[in-house]
Amino acid sequence: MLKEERQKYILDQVHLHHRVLLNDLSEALNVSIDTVRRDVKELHKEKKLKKVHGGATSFGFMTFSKNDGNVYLQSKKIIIAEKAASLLKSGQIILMSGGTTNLELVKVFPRKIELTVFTPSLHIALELMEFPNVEVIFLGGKLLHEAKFAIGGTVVNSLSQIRVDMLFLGTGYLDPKHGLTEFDWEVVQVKKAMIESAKKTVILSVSDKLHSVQRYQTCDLNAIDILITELSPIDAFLDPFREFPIALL
Amino acid sequence: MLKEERQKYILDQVHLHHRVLLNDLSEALNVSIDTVRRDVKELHKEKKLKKVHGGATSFGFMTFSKNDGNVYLQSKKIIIAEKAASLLKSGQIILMSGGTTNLELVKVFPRKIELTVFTPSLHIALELMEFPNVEVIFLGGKLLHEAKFAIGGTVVNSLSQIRVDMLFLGTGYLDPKHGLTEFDWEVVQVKKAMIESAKKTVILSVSDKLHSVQRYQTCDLNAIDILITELSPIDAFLDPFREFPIALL
DNA sequence: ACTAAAACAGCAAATAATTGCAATTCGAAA
DNA sequence: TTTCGAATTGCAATTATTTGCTGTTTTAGT
Repeated sequence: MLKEERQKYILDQVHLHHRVLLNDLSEALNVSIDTVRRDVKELHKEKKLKKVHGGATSFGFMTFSKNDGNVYLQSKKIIIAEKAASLLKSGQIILMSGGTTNLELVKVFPRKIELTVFTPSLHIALELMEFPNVEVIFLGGKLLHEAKFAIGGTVVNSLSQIRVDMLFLGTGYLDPKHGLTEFDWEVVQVKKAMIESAKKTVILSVSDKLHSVQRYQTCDLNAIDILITELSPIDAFLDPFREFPIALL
Repeated sequence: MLKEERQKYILDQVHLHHRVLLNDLSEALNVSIDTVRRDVKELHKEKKLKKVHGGATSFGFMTFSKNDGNVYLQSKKIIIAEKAASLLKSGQIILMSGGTTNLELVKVFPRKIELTVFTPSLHIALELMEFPNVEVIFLGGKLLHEAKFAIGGTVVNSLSQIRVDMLFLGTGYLDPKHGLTEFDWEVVQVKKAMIESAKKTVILSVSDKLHSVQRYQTCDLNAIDILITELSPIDAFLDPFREFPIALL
């Protein structure tokens, strides 16, 4: 493996997780810990990351910005958000799950057109409070501490009573064979109900999450109407998805 | 775990709750108290937080002295919060309205005892996400943009289906003659339902809001069980409230 | 002033970083 | 293709950090 590749991998890991351990890198890259150490030292000198005792962190790790400082991933999400925002039309009733990509979408919401948004996500709801033109209805229930997301019968029940124009699903992993998958079973239940309530289902996903599978299935690809990634719709990476009735955006 | 991660966690906690105890940090981070102490010492040197006996606080945190009559509003709210927190017992089911005083209460929530909290306030819910020992159920509904508070039939309806041990009402104006009053009619409806659902109603109010009246009445003073202010319970300012069956704290 | 809790200082074990050196790889010139 | 030299890599010995523990001193709240 080339040194360049190694260093790119290290940088990617740092950007993705904000911190890495030298031990993990050494194991993942199949090189001695000394080599990794030297790489990190070098990248530190080039100000590409911050070397710390036992590992490395991204710059901005110790700052308290809501966005995760991962420029690569972040910009992908913004591209996706812009595309998704173009689907919004005045008067629509929207349903939004949680996830950072959806949060990015909210940030680029139009300030002119009137919308109604249902959501079980604390973060989404809070962000939407900034928009006087958006009526926000929170789907209440027991909250998951990590995801800040309401789950359980109350949410599913509320969902069964509404019918929305469009659903933006922001998290989850997508695979041609296994469809949309999650690791939390409770969240899957809520998302299933969401899909039931929506006329159109839109998936927002960075390409990293394509061709990945998690434990529980939310739905198969036939249930999805529009798939938005940061890639151009003609990208070959998306080919396996073309055999389904999905609009690529 | 990296030292940097630990320190970031400490800083996050300090910024979120204004203050932290070394013991809590030590337990949460699974390191000895000495390590936490050293971390805090270091962060203190870097002026990232303020080290105090037994813990740390953020810099913006107003300290107050007992003999100094000029007490800041924030400090008043913290005094109230401490008193209110002393009422909490393990296993209780709590109902909390919104308001900055209630938010202050959440920040000093005990980290040991198990609680269940119902709330229609985004801020309260979000803050409670930090407490693994607290189960949080959000009372969903249409959200008020300013107050970040859920109102409407859904909330009232949900409230009619629950019975809680204690209600902490954090906002509103209190007057011996006119009782508890608000300026938002929708909020009044929710608070009325809250009082109905609670075995005990506790009002958290800075003294500034006593002897003040707003447009709509939530309840009269007979509905209130405990009134907590930053004042000593024997303060003459509270005398007019003594003719009601209210415990002053 | 007294007491319990917290802070501190010093020590030792564990872990990480650095340095020097030898073995290997890689690339350009003969 | 071969060969030389520079760069890269792994290893071992040394040095530096980090961390938990000890006993002692200091502090805060009665």
